[in-house]
This record gives sequence, C-alpha cells and structure tokens, in this order.
Amino acid sequence: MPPQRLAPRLIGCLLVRTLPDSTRMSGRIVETEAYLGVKDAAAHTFGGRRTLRNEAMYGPPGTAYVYFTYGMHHCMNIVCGKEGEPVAVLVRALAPVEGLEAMRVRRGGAADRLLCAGPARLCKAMDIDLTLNGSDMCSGDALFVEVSPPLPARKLTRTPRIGVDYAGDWAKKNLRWMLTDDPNVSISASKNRRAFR
DNA sequence: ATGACGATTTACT
DNA sequence: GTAAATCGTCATA
Repeated sequence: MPPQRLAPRLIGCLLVRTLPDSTRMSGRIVETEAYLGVKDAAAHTFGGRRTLRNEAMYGPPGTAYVYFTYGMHHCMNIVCGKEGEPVAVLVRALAPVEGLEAMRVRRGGAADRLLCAGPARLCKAMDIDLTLNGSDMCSGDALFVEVSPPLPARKLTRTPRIGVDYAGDWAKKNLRWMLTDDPNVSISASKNRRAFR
C-alpha cells in the first residue's frame, strides 16, 4: 500500500504495545507522515540507500522500522511497501487510551496531552526501542495496530513534514496528516503555518 | 580510526 | 526565540 494512502488511513486507529510483564498500553493515532522511499529526499532510503540501520524498511508490509537518532531518541514507522520497496509511515503522535500510569512513569510525569505528542515521546512512553526494530506487527502481540474505519478527509489536516528542511522540494510536500485540532499532536497546524509564512 | 550528522526534545533566556 | 543534550550510524580514509 502506498504510504500516502496508509498515513491518513492510520489516523484514528489504535496503536497497542504490550510489555514483557503484560502491561498493556495504547493510544489513538492522531498524526502520521508518509516517507516515499528511493525518490524521497527526506527518507532514510533515498536513492536506494540500504544499510544495517534501515534494513527493516526493505522488509514486508507490517514490519516495524524503529531507529535511534540525536543520540537519545527512538522513532517508529510502519513499513507498507511490498518486500524490497522501502516505503513507510512514521507515527508521530497518539492520544493516550490505555496504560496512562505506565506512560507517565516512563515520561517523567509530563502532562497527559504531551505523553505521546511527538515521534520520540510516544516511543519513550510506550517503551519502543531497537529491540522492536524489524518485528512483524501483524503477528506479534508486543506491538500492533487495531484498525478502525477510515475517518472522512474533512476531519484531517495536511501539512509539510516536520524536521526535514534539508530535503529541498520534498520538504514542502504535504505528506503529514493529523486529526484537525487534536490537542495531542506534536506541532499544531497553526504553528506549522506560521513557520511557512 | 575519525568526523559529521541527525524523520527530536527539553530547558532556558 | 535559541541552545544544549548525546551517541549510533555511516561515509571517508
């Protein structure tokens, strides 16, 4: 499935994380970004780059691609291309649903609306790290998506992607989707608009 | 072996 | 608004 189709489709679905001790945490996905693979200058797989780090991007649809960045943060993608086609959707924010207590512990007592309001924040809150990189989200119970019916397009807002200014023309494309005015998104639409004025 | 760099977050002025 | 934190990964040598 093309990432630009999966990204809006994921909004409203439930991302579920089960810890080894059976603690269950989950959140409704409210923000995603599509990464379009070899042609996308903002993607880790631009130009067909294939390394140990991004190997999971080349796996079958439903593979989790988790990477470590800035020396301290993890981010999580859902691979959606057929095997060998490195395209994926970055999950950027959740509205916490289950396991808020456990999330608060991991997030050092941040406000509830900030628990999962960013790609690295949600990974911290849900204890998603490199041990989940390459895992199959369709078969495992450690990390998976509970699908819900697609939301109508009018409930969604599209903006350029965050943090990819280095990508030239690709930085300007509207490949970020969010639930309009949801308080749990990483950066609000209005703030984003201001950045492009 | 070395150097540069992040698909970010937080704290601070 | 700006800056610091912090280190795995990759390209270069």
